[in-house]
Amino acid sequence: MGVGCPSSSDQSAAFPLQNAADLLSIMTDPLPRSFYLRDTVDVAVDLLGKLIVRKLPDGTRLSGVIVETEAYVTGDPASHAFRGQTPRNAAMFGEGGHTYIYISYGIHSMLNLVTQPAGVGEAVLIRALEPVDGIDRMRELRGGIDDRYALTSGPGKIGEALSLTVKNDNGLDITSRPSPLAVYPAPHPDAFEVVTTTRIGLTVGVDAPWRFYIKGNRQVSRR
DNA sequence: TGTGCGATCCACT
DNA sequence: GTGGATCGCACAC
Repeated sequence: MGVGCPSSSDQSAAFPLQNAADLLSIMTDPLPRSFYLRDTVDVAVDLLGKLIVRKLPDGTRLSGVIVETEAYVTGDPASHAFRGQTPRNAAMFGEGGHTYIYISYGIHSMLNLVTQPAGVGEAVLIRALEPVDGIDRMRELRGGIDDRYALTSGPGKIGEALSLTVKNDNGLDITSRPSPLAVYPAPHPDAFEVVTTTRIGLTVGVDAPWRFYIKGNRQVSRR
């Protein structure tokens, strides 16, 4: 499969944010802390369509639109916070507006955005992005794969494509502009439809409808 | 100190 | 559709 230009009839690549001019027009300020100090399910839904901007140490800017999320709340047996605070999940109990990154299956770095005030222990897992800036660099980081739609169509892939590690990126404040990772408002917040469904990749808590994605987006991960 | 497993991905059948 | 990779953490002993 090639790297061809999406045609206007290709609905799978229909997210409207497609060029640097669009990007620059919304580079105002990151979403404020108050955005994250709310109900976690509301934050998970409202994060859809928002832009994650990643600055690499060499100055390269990577970005992508959030197209799939999952909410992890207090009392959820699938949540890392379910058994209380430990050194591993401490960042999840931090104040909303920070990252919580952990290693899954020994190899994948998973990106979560912490919600609620400090001490609560809730977060939103970012499961899929639609790449916007730095696509060539993301390809390199993902081992040179050609398929654009496989770059960031899963939580482990996002960690690799954005070069996120527990050591360097856990507990980052994502509400400040100088941060290596920040989330910006969407330019066209009403240009998509949100689908609500059950979460995937779990062994417990499988029936809770806490997974959200943008309808029709090809980046959304599969069971 | 030891052991089992997981909010996954990919190659292979 | 299935199984291997791979390792930090939680929990048992």
